[in-house]
Amino acid sequence: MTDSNLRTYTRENETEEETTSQADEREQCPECGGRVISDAEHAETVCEDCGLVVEEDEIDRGPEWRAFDAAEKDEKSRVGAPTTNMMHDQGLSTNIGWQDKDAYGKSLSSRQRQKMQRLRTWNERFRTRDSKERNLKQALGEIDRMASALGLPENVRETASVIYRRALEEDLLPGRSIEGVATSSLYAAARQAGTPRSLDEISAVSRVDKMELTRTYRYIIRELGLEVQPADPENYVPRFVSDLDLSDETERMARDLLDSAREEGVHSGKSPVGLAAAAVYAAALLTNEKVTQNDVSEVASISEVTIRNRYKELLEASDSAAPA
DNA sequence: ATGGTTTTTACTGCGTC
DNA sequence: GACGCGGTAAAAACCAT
Repeated sequence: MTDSNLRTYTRENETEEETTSQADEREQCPECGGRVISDAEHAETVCEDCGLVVEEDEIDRGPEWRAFDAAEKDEKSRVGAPTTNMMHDQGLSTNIGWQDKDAYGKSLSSRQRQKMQRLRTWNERFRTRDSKERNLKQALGEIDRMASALGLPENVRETASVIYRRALEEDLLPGRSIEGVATSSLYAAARQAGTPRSLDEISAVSRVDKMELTRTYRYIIRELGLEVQPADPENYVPRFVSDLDLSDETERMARDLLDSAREEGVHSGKSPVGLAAAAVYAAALLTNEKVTQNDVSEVASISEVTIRNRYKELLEASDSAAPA
């Protein structure tokens, strides 16, 4: 059991950092007051004396798989910060702390402090050394800003970062703005993650206009060979529903509408956003909740006319599919 | 560039509160 | 009278060719 060492190591670290009250509860067996030990292999914490299982089904924070030799152990253990594509160096470069403390937490002498200050300066210069790195750094900041403005989750930012990184690798940047490519990456990532934002929404928070965005987006998709299937209208539904404070019932209804519409072949060629907006409106009508076409058109940034046209088709389709 | 399709803009009439 | 809604025609935008 070579990896049991690792487990106890991480465990000890954790308990040290935990607040005292929690640690105390774990240390003693509630039955006999004896010492408890954690048995990581069975994901249990048991009392050494009476054998009572204090806690079970714990999360194993140890290495992912069994390791058969030292090299594998290095590879598979979960020690170290996770790498992330959201930082331009994937979080792998050296960071020099800002608190002038040594490894034991003692303050540094003023000579040492000056030295560390110089090191910090240089380290920072090296980290963002060449143009590509600086480029990336700016783009990722931009992606992050837009993603939070649009309320997109972290995994989308990750994907966007990966896409941008690839675009950079393939020398797709020259002749295109960093902004444009960053925005396109985010747009593509959002769609791939099934949480699409419309071009309108994206360009609202981006510094590039819609035309440039669509141009670069197409280019990126083509050059990178990214598979982005047409957005599914259903993906827009939850957001519209919550923006309009409608019920779950309505949301379910809207999905049903879209499903039967798909079977009738109404979808093809129509804008997914329009379809989604219409479905939400129609569903609200059917569940007797009050929303105006105008309300829906605003949150969906689609014209009322389109909603009207679509929702008629939607209702027709659902009638012929499942006559109620 | 062009033609076909979809979306938008703008306007009008109808019914209701 | 304001508002929500439905319809229409013409303009604009979009897409594949």
